[in-house]
Amino acid sequence: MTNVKLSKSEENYLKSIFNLSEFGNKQVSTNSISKILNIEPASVTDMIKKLSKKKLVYHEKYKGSTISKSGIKIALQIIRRHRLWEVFLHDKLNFKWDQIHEIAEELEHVSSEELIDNLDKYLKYPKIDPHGDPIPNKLGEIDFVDKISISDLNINEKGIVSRIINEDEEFFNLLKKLNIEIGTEVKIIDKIEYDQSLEIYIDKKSIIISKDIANNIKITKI
Amino acid sequence: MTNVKLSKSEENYLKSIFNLSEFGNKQVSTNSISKILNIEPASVTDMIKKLSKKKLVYHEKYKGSTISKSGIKIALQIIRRHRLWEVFLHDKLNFKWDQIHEIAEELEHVSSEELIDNLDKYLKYPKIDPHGDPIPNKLGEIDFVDKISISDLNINEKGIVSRIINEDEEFFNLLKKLNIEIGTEVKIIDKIEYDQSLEIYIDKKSIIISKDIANNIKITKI
DNA sequence: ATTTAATTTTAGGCATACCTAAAAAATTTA
DNA sequence: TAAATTTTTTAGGTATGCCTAAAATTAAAT
Repeated sequence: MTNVKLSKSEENYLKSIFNLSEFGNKQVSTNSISKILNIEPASVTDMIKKLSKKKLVYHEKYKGSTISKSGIKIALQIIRRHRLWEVFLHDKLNFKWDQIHEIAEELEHVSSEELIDNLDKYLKYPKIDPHGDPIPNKLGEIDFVDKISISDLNINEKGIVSRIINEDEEFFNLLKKLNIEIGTEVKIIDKIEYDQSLEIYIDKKSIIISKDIANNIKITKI
Repeated sequence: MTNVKLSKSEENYLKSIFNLSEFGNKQVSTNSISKILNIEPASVTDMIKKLSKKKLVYHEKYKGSTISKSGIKIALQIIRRHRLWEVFLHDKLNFKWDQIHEIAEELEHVSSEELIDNLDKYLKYPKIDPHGDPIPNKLGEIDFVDKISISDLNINEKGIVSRIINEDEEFFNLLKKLNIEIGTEVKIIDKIEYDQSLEIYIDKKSIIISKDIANNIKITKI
């Protein structure tokens, strides 16, 4: 077991690389990591070297980085911590949907396995976080749910809102006004070809949402 | 307002200096800080200079350091965070009394005022932590309670256990065996002069505790 | 197939927060 | 009070994690 404690920075890199890698299947460019973390490419190269030495990523010069098995394992634990804290902040401390990410970003680096396991139990082993993202269990396993965009539904089909892509406060407020949140049931009434906006039935009312809004709302078909 | 975010290190120094200063009234030596934080004296001098520049402590060369008003204010907030997390860990996540300190030591550096205020509310504004230490409120105010050692009671007087000084696991297990915890009512039956041990009445039984044990248990007289 | 542009890496620097060794000052002891 | 001891500071060094500028490589455009 390579059980040396990682620094906050190393953890953030690993999480970002994992997120960019589509579950470890894609090579990740130095530039893309740089953009996500807001750190200069030269610094990213430095850190990649460090993570390579620890066998958490493999790196081909000038080509890109691939996250290793053990890297994925650690990334999933960080994501688990992040999402469990988000559930806590939202469900117990009554934080709004758009405030939790930033605080969880800090809490996720407090590394006590027992803390996270007890928190998990306390929250009754939640499967998804308040954004609708799945929470890995202690072993790093994730319950995959078919998530499609709301625009993928056909007329008269129904779905449950399960994920909001855009996490900006502005978008959050818009959804609030439209009475859309995780768990809301929606039904497609009409698809307007002209601008690909959708007429949907929500909360006993029918409303029209633009293509852009629709793309930012993932659902589970029912 | 000097509201620049402090580093984890700076926070730890400030907290230690405050704890050594007896509420800001005593000058603190470089050596004592060094011992508490397990950091070499030379490094302590470095950090003291940094904190001096920020006017969080005043420093007289070769004499010692005094914590400033704003330093005290910050230290109290860190202590507030620490103790609120301890309550959470103990009461909600079912951690044992002797496990919470270490984890709270990490959590206390997550600096979101809103997080702490919401946590405070969620825990119903507790006044003491699981060790019996008082929790400063949002303004840094502390409810002082008369705390005396159990050995200060006279025969037939009663008190409520309100603070355990020794935080070692060994001592914790001993108290558990004796059925002593924060909130336990004790009554002095006899004071044995020979070795200054005490015969006390606890949980409907009378037991004898040594002078050393007694000194590690603070109570509030009733 | 070159030239141009974008990406990535190397090289050298900087701040933080530690360290050791040695000098300076204060304190204790004889 | 002078010598010995302890405490504190200074000086110089190290690892981490970032930076900028310039060189190396790869990709895109003409």
